[in-house]
Amino acid sequence: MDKFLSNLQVEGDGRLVPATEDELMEVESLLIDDRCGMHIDADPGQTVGCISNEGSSSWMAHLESLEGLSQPKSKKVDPDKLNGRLEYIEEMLQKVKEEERLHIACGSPDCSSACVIVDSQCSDPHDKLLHIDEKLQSEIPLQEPVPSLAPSLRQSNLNQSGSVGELVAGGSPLSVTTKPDFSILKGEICLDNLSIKELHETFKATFGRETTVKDKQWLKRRISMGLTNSCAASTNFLIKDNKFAKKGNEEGCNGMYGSFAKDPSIVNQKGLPTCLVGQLDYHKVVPERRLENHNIDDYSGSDDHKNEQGAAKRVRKPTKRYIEEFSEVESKESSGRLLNLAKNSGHGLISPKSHVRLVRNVSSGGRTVVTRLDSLGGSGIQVPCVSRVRRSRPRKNFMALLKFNPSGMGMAATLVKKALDDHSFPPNDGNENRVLKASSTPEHVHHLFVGMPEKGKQFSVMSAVGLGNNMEMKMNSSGDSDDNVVTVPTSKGGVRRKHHRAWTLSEVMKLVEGVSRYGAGRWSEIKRLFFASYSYRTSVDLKDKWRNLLKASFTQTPPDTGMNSRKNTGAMPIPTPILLKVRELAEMQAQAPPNLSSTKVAGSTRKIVNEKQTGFL
DNA sequence: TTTAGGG
DNA sequence: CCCTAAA
Repeated sequence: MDKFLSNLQVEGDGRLVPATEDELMEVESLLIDDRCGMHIDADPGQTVGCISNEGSSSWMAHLESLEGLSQPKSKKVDPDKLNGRLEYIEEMLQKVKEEERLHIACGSPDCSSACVIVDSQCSDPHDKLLHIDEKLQSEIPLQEPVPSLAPSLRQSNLNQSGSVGELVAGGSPLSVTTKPDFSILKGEICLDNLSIKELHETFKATFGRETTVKDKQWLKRRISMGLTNSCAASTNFLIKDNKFAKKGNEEGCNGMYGSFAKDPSIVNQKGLPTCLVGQLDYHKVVPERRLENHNIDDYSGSDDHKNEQGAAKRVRKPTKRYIEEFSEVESKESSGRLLNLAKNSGHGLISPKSHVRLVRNVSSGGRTVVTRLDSLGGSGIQVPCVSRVRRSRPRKNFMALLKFNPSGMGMAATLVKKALDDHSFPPNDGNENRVLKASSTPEHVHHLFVGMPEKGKQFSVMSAVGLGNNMEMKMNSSGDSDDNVVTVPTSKGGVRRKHHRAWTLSEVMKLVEGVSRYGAGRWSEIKRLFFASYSYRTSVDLKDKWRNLLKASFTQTPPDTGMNSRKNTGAMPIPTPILLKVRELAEMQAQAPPNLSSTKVAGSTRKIVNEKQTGFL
């Protein structure tokens, strides 16, 4: 699914074109920033994206603005254009579906389940979309909840009216916490079909208090939000806009968000569609007190009826609320409960301590949730985003890689290697990483060690490194042959590689391992066996790198030359353990500079090594 | 072609 | 990384 976005980009004319990842980022921010638009869930496993609105005006307005037709007072939109969009959306869905199929076909763990929910409010002939979604869902296999850190886009949909559908990300079910009384919410409940009275009951069941609000829309929305907020994140309820359906465990969604907001009918005092408010200078609109009050009221959940009544009629600042909910759930989700809602400052009606920080990072369970202060239309709204660990394509098969190594030692090294990959190393382009929840993996490492006594010493270093880390292992795709080595013609007629590919720790460790096994000098062998998939690493490169490693290991490590602890060059700092290992190997193979220790042993060691290592150096 | 070593 | 001598 994530591939979908990462590979496609929407051209102005609606075509889908390949996009680079950087472009993807931009697109994502754009989408996120767009108040009328969608939030894109960049977190693979568990988060939730949400978009929604109950009507069409915002979306339409969005379209209009996109097409340069923005007319604040008008809610009309050219049906043709809308249809065009719809077609496009359908096309996207098809693509997504295909992607999904592909993922499934190749057994990629990447296809985490995702559900897409379409705004059901408008019973339109375009049920196709919905069907696609359902099909899509049903095609998603029940997979192990292997959370990937890959950016993952849950898709979004539009119904005919143009309202943006909701996004729901699937993930592993969470423990159920307290939730409201759902006794009256058996099975599937479509809020749309409920009368005001029923809605009131539902409201009561949801919030534990009564309301006198007569506005159906408002009630539905409130209930949606309430349910979403309090329990959906930990239950198996699927929320289709105003419709709650119980879902199977496997498909349990971590969290869902009811429509948060832009009621089409709601217009602010200036008569502008809500959406457009955001597109204009927001500051000019916000100061109006009632607007702000409303937001607070709406969020507090304990406002009085008068306010409630009025609230439905006033403008809402959607994103903020949504963001807060998002953050809240996000927090609960990962570490129980922490942090209060960071309310937007600017209206003194919230408790002072609640808006101390506008930007915060919540790190929990190895996952980092970052919220950034985003200038959505200048409103200073907090937008959740997820730190990206991986920006490239997903990896392929993990086991394949492991099998690749001739010995257990190799495996261990490989594992550790991957663990280290995450740290302070540039993402290797050709070496896509897929993160694997590794809490369980260390055992494997140990395991591997059992069978290889002699080499144990060498690799204990590496294992230590690996175990020390939070063990987020990554795997190398078995074939990264896809890297087109970009070369640039040099003035002298030759060609030279354009980009120096930074050595990944992963690669370094491969190299080290290779040298340890075959001895320094047999670069082509090492190349063939350890870097088969790295088309851009030549044997000469390996040699050069090794040379550098040697230098590094012997200069910096033992005596700690003047500027010891890493001159924080953006360059990758080679972890000491690896350096130690390099040095060890070097000494063993008599590559050590004569001046430094080991000179005495050099001769004999070398001989031994040579004999042991197929006898040639 | 592959290694080794200098640039 | 590149270039090249030497094997």
